[in-house]
Amino acid sequence: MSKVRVRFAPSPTGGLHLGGVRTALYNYLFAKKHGGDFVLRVEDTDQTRFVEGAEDYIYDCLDWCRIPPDESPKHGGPFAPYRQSERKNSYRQFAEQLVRSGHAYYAFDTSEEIEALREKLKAEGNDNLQYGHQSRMRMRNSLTLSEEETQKLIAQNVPHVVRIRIEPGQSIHFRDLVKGDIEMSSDTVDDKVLLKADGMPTYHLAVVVDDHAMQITHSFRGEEWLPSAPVHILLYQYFGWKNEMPQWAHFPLILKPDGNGKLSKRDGERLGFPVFAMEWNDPKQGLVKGFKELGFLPEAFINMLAMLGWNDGTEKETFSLEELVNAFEIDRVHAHGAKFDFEKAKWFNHEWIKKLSAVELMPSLLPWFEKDGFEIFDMEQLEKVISLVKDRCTLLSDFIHQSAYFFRAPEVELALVQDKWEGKKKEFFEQLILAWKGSGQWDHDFLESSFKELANQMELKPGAVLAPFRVMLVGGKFGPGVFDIAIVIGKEETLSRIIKIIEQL
RNA sequence: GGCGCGUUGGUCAAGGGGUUAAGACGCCUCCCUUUCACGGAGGAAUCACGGGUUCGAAUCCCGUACGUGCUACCA
Repeated sequence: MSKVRVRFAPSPTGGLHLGGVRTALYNYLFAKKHGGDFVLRVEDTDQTRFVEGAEDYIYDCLDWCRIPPDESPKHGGPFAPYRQSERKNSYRQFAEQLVRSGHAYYAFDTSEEIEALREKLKAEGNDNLQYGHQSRMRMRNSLTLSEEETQKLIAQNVPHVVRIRIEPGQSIHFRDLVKGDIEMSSDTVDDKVLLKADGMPTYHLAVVVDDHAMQITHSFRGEEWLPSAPVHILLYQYFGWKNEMPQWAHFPLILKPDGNGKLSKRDGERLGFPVFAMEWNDPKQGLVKGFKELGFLPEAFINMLAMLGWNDGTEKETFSLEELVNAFEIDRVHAHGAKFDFEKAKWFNHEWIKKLSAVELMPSLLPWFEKDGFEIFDMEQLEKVISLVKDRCTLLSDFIHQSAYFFRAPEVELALVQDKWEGKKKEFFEQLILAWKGSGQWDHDFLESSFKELANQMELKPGAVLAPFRVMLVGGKFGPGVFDIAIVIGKEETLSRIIKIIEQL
């Protein structure tokens, strides 16, 4: 195993949510840091929950986040196919290999029979209600049935599964790159189903067989998998692949902001923030907006996600993808979960908007302007607008409100101008129009000095006329310096906006 | 219930025997700005609890509590 190969295996059953993207990101960072491959395998065994279009959606999300896989069903690679359903054939053979070596067995129990077993065990006062070493000899399987009977049932196509046979009394020890040394007893590990009645493998069989086949060197996933790690480790042993077992890492969970539990897809709607990277058409919830649609930059989204469970030990908080690849160390990934904080997420976006130049922001911004029907004919002007306004935008959507008045005259609420209005002020603006109209200059110094001089001449405080001037141009009390705005929208437009208002007063 | 993992301000966190226990988000105050932001200065707020070990514990050990995950022919 000369090269690092990590694989990310989302189940295409529901949108790619925060936890999923973060797992992908950490896998990607680790792979790239070590010059390895980032493999995407699609786990589509659960037919009933498979959602149409989900697989493409995952590619789109990863693309938007700039973490595209090197190998995948879409991009191919040396160990294709990467879609679990297309690998179906090999799983049965591996399961049967285990049966022959005595590490697995056929089980013919129906779900009702298993349910009855649990009831019985419970009634007997057992703590352990699992189908395992304590109970398997009471069930209908190839351990209790004779060889003949077993073969007969199989020949008759009686539905059956293959279960792993785990012997009690063993200590399973392994080193987790995030959690450290972990030791578990095989006593509490149940005889998990490896091959389902429909012939498809469960996750347990599939990860082990596929990871081995694909020469995966590092197996990273969410913490929810930690309790089943012993099954996977035992499987590597039973297959005789112990020396090729990947290194494990289990990432902490992303928790709900208001406590109680891991962040779920429903929390987004309930708490008013996105949980998906991109818009997702959920069969149950309908169309759910993602971070992208809410106005997040991919740079900020990735940055925020990376910091939710890892930091480099310095005070640095804003990282580009490239910087993340360089700085990422898996042993600095936290062992405990983090509550998601939408305010902090927005802060990251704000930081990235400030950090990126107007030109860099342009591609992400253009669709927003187009959507709102801005007529942008002058890219140079647009660039000026963006630089003037970007520091006051937290989300991309804020740019609409913050820059609309550059492209079309605002709707001015007269009351805002009329506040402390007097005839002298009207006179001021009339004179201002004349002065500016007759001048050939239109730069910041000229505008500011002529404006202030005139105010002083008329014994008005500049501030007293600056405020209404702003409202005339902007439509509200916000935005960059008024003279900067006037320069960008131009002389003609500036004068016309003033005239339009003072005529109404 | 059983088993696993975890626990530093409201949140994200640095820190791994001696620190005035960093920093960030959010909140508050002030400065800058005749707007709103940006920026700058400052403030309130923390080592879950109980026992050990030690001259000394946020740091090591043990318990407890709490949180969280798993306990499916889901992943």
